[in-house]
Amino acid sequence: MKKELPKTYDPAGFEDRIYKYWTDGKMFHADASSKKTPYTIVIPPPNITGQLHMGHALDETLQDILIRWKRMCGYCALWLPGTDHAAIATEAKIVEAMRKEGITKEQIGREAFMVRAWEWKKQYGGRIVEQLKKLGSSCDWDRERFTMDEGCSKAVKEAFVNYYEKGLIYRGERMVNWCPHCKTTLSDAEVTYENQAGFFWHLRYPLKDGSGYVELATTRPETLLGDTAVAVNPSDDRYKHLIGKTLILPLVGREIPVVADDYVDIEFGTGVVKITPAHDPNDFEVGKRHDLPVINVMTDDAKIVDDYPDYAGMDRYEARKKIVEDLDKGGFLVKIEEHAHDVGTCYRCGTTVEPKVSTQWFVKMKPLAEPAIEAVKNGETKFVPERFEKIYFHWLENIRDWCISRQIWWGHQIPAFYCDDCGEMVVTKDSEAVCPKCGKKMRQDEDTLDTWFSSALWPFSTLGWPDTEAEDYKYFYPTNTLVTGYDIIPFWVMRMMFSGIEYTGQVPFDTVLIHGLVRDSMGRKMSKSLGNGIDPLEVISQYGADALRFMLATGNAPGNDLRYSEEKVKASRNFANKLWNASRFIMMNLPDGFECREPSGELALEDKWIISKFNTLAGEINENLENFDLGVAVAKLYDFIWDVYCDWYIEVTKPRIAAGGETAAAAQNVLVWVMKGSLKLLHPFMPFITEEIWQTLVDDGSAIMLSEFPRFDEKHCFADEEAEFEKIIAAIKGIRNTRSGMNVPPSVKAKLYIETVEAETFKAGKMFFERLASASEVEIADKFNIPDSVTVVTASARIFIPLADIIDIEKETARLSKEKAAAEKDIDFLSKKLSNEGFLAKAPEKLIENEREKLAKAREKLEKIEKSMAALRK
RNA sequence: GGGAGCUUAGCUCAGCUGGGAGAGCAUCUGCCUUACAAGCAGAGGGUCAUAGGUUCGAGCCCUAUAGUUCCCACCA
Repeated sequence: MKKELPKTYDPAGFEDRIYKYWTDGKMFHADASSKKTPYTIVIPPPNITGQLHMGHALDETLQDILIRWKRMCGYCALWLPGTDHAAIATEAKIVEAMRKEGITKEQIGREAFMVRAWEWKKQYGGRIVEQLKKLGSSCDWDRERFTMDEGCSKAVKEAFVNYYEKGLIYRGERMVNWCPHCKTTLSDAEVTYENQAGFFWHLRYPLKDGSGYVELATTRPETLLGDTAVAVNPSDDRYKHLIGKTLILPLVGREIPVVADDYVDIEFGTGVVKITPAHDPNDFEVGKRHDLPVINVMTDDAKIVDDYPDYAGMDRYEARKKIVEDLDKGGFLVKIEEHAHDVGTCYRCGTTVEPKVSTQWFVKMKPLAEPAIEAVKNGETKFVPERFEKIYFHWLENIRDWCISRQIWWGHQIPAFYCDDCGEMVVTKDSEAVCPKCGKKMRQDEDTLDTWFSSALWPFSTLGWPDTEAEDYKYFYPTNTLVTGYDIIPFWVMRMMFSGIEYTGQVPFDTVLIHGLVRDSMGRKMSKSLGNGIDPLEVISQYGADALRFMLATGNAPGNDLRYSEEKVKASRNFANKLWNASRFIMMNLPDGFECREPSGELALEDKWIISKFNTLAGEINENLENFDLGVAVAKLYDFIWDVYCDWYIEVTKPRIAAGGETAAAAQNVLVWVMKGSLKLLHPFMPFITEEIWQTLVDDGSAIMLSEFPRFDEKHCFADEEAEFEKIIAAIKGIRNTRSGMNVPPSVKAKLYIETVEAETFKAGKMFFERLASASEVEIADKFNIPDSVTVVTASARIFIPLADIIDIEKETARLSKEKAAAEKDIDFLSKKLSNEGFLAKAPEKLIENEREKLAKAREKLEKIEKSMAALRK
């Protein structure tokens, strides 16, 4: 029975089946006891709450391409999957779900909340994992991890305690970013600044001695309640006399001093700044310098505190309105100007961040940043493309201490314990602690850690660290390639770098491959609020995962954003379809019991041509992948499979297959051999279709995903034959071109007289002219004289086509003139180049030789054209 | 205020260490040539943003300019 593929390419019909075939066969599993060289990628763990979006699809596709390629190259390839607990994002979702039930987390308490959260994780956490599988991701699912699983939690404690003991983690009262909606602190990286239209309220604060007013401007009048000074620049002559005087704070009546501080910009605004140490990072610093009181006027959800009865309980914006009104009534408002300025917002919920003074845990960054900078400077880790190193350096060079405590419950609880009696604090890996001073049971810090604290350890915590003797850790660490978007560099890449260096003494990966964002067809960022997001799963169900993957890998250079468009997916699907049908064609002609052998012995010219082309391709694909030029590799595969293999080689084998016998068998062997190689080269990009075809075509129980990736092989180089066959292609193209120009349909056959000195070459290609150039008969000689014919001129031949009935002398003359002009232009260009002394002196020898050959060919061609024109005139 | 990217065919984008400008889609012209109309064979279409510079030679390297996008930054 002949093996057959279904007539139409229907990815939905086999992708799931193929994926099951791989996982049933444990083919993604990496064996740590292997003698092979390891190649490791850890997945950027998607949020447990998340749904697969195009950004993931791109990220996973790139990783899967690399992992599959390396696996086929003989490495022990581990792609370690997992998910992130996404502290704030997840907690927000759970709280929201509870709100719909009418309960708050405070009502049920911490323990009950955590039970709910884990249940929630169990219910939704698997969703994104299943979605990753739809893409074809060849992750080692036996090693799937979660940032809050036992091993990762152990690593977190170990890291925290270690940092603490080294003095790299400390607890202190600082100005932090506070999200009033999420009710937690945020790190600097988690604050996004956006330009908002706002106002400049010009106010005047009266002097206590009644001698007048000081005018100042503010964008946040509501913080006036917490003002504890007004500052001017010490060298500002306008205000020198005010320094040291006392003002009466409007509405509040508090007496506040005028202080001098260089922070004040003389040029900006009125040159006078109100100082609110509790609600502005700069004011906090000024406050410290002048020993000013810090008066907090807002609650955790940004409402005015009870100390100000007129505004107590009001939201900050409500209070702003009321305060401005009251200021106006009291005659303190001078004017209102429009003023756009940057406002910090929470990157999770978009709420305007409130600067707030609070006691938190911090990681001291300077000592950690230095070796991390050094490791990239000296090339231990490199970024692809290189320019992203600048972002990395910029962050690390300007970094401030990292606030790691969060006022939420879902996460790693900080391993610090307090004694309520004596105030003693202990930091320990133990889950309980007893006060070393008074022997009482201690209370654990309520806060949890920034979600990125655990992700920072991901490349080694997932491999067994802190157990440095763990088999996986010893074998797979450090990992090789980290693939992520440029937006994640400050959050994650940077933190993995300094954590890795600090704890393992090694950089966690040697290469960071950066990709861009997937945008919509109009170039906008895909977002929920715009509703322009495309669901990858829908695309997969309509066009197949292979088409989506191929589209994401095509026409994109590392680090660049990429626009999604359905047309591109369709083009990719069409390519898959092309491959499908080409495979069908090969198989339908295969004799029973066919076995593909390595091509050797007597090979036809065209066989050597395709083998040689394929060989070159294999070399280039490896090179491109080595350099992370996935987009270039994928384009070459597309061109080779479609334009070279399908459009030429398959067509050229048809007459041989029709002829049957030995020539057919030889052709079929090469057809299959090159197809098998092409499928392998394509497999990392389009895993499903290549495996499906392989299973049908090869059918020996092997999996293409475990086959050996083709590489360049000297014995498959046939440069001369390649060049010779290209001459036949050029002739066929010339004939087609000419016929098409005269609107001769393929059904009109004509005899061909090929005038050439390379008779052997053209004889070898004789039957192709019949098949591919509508020839009824072909004659080859070194000289012909065929009147009333059209002539096609190539560098190696002059072909007469007697098309007496349809020849239009005028048209043909025009066509030849055009060709003549083109040839003359070539000659002109080349001879100028070759008479340029500078060129001859400095250009590489090989290039000059090349140009000389080109010139000679162009001259031959011109001569032939002129002959043809002369013949036509008769 | 710093920094980075981008500007190439009508559209979306490639173009590796500098050697006569490419693809897909769209357009136009022929074709059901028994793997594929999700296809085949052709065609048209570009002063590679602008101005200088380096070089025998520049889409690619350097400088400036313009437009555009993004990142960072405490100007109240």
